[in-house]
Amino acid sequence: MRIDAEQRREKILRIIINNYITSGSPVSSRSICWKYKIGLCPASVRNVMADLEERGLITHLHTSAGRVPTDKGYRYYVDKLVQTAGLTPQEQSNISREYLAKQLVFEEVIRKTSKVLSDFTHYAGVVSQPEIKKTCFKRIQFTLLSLRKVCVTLITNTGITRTSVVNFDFKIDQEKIKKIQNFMNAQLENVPLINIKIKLRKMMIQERDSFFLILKQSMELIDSNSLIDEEMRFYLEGVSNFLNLPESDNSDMVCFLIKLLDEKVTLTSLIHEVMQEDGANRKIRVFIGKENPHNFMNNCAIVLGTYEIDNQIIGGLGIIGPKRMDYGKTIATVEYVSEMLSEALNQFVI
Amino acid sequence: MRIDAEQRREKILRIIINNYITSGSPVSSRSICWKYKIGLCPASVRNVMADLEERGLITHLHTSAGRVPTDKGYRYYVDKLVQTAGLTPQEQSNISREYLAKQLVFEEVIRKTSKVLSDFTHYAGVVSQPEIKKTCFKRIQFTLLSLRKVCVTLITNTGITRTSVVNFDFKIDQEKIKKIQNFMNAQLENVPLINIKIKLRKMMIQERDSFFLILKQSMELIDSNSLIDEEMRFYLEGVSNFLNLPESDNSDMVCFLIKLLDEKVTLTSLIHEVMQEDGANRKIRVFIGKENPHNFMNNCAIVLGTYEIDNQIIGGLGIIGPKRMDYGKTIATVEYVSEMLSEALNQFVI
DNA sequence: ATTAGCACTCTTTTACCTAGAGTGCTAATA
DNA sequence: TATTAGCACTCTAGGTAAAAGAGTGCTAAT
Repeated sequence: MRIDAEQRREKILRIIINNYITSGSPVSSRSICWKYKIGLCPASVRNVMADLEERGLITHLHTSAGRVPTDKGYRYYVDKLVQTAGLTPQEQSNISREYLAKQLVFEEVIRKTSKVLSDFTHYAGVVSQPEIKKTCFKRIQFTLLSLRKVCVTLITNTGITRTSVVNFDFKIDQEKIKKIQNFMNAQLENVPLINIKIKLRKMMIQERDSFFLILKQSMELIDSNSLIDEEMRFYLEGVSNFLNLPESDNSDMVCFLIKLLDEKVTLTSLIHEVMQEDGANRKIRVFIGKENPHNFMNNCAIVLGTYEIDNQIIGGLGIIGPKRMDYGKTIATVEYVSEMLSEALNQFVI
Repeated sequence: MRIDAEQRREKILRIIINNYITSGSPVSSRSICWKYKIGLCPASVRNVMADLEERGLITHLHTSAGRVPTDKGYRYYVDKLVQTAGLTPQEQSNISREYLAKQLVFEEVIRKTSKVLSDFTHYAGVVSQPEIKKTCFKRIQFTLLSLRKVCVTLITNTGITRTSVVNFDFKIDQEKIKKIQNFMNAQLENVPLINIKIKLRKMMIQERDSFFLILKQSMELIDSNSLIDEEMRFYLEGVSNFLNLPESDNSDMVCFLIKLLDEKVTLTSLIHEVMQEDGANRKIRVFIGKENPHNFMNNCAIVLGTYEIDNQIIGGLGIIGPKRMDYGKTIATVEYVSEMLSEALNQFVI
């Protein structure tokens, strides 16, 4: 009997949430009895509903309104009830087709992924820039352009590159350039960029006599905000998907997303956390409403995963949508896209 | 007497528009007489208003509403009535301060400019990527990374660079790389990128025997979508400025801007047109409501200018705001920022 | 040429009513 | 004991009506 009651609760909770997810309007006891052939009358369903409400899984907006899932209800649903069917072969091939063409530029693959996520889920797709700090120094290339101008290209083991034209404070020549370039390449190959600062300091002290100045400025360059220390940015696409929804929370969502675009901090830190937690086993994480550690986006759900190059997690990706979303499909999509992206990026590994 | 009537019309039109710009609500004849000491009673003002309405400069929403400027009215205002006071020294220094620090990366300067525009006007700031096609080939640098992997860096006369890790279809060695690099640099220096395709074709035919294959792929590389043919993109910031406005057309604006973010085509082509028209004399252009050649943004005004490197116009910048904006200040700001940006970018010129 | 006065129009606000939806509770039922 | 039928209750949504307010347009007076 206990088990029966438990099963019945789960059954009805699933029906309520499934129903709400597709219809968007509160679910009444009667509609459940009409649409689904459960051997119960509305009054019995109401009893179960009252039960579920006491447990905090569903709620009322007012007395005469149907039931709506709470954040806790969604959580329960995502953890235990949702049927993670995975993607159909058709869907999989639709997605992987986007990654078949040979990509020439690293950033394009990342950017495209946000579009793919948004197109295939119809929510807003988001992909963080890869964290360059987690990669290793591979090669630096100085190209003399004029007396004081040098083009510097930094190449990492993952194929991420940074190029910049730099004005040096003093005159330089081809020979000097060559020397310092060879020296740095010899000394720094495979050093994680996160340690490069310390390593460069040491080099500077050791080589004080030979080419102190140029080393100093090279260090500043590599170490500067622009070449390594990039603030985490992300691509966000598909916000317009929300404009068409006839929902009420629509405008809230849009406001939130716009703020996100202007101040990228909040989402960035969330992605960071997912990346850190997500140790060996890459898993998709779902944040529903107020669940997330930061105090924003109470009206939406976020599905986040990570992507990796060379078995190293270097970025996050996912979607932002309404709480009432097709969790099963969405989670499967984010998971699959994260695999595709990781695979696509590995072609750049040196 | 004719002149007097004309002057009076202009005076009242200016008052109406100024008033509407600051208040956001329709302007009544009585409020004009109360707030401004014109020697006229409401009834007389109404006569003038009827006159202005007949000329299509202002309009009614309904019988008992005050007057509101039409697009034509705004146009008249911008062309003849607005007081282009320019920026105060204080404002100028506030803006130029943002450009004082030495910038290391080209793209950062561009991106920052959209932020500057949005911060100083409180509207949405937009800056197009520089058109790389309008620049000239300066140098290409191949760096051998492994048997088939090469890092290619393209450097233009403006300091814009493109870097990519490329997988070649065949084995290559340092010597080959060096050869082709020297060859290309010798042949292509100062060739406008827009002509590079043709030039490369010719080279390929001439050098068919020596290094046909590598030339072919290099050509594909340079000529490919990723390295040169970038679709015009733009940075858009400050959309959240519109969320705070208590206006009615607010939501329209936001919808429009979001669509803009997702499908960048429309604005891009508008910017292009401005860049083309804007021959020798760089001028700020204002598009009010339906004025712009494309059929969008009937509810906002766009103020667009251009920026240049080496006396060549290579990009556009401006703001998108409500039609009721402070045109004088905004135009002056866009003008000043466009100068600052052009100046800042010139430090990258080789 | 300007102004005062007034009728007219249209919007906005408020109040009120009704129909409908859905629940919670209680008593009856299997 | 678990389920159901029935009913009272609550709250929303939608519609109507009336009143208030804002502004104009017109006309007659200055």
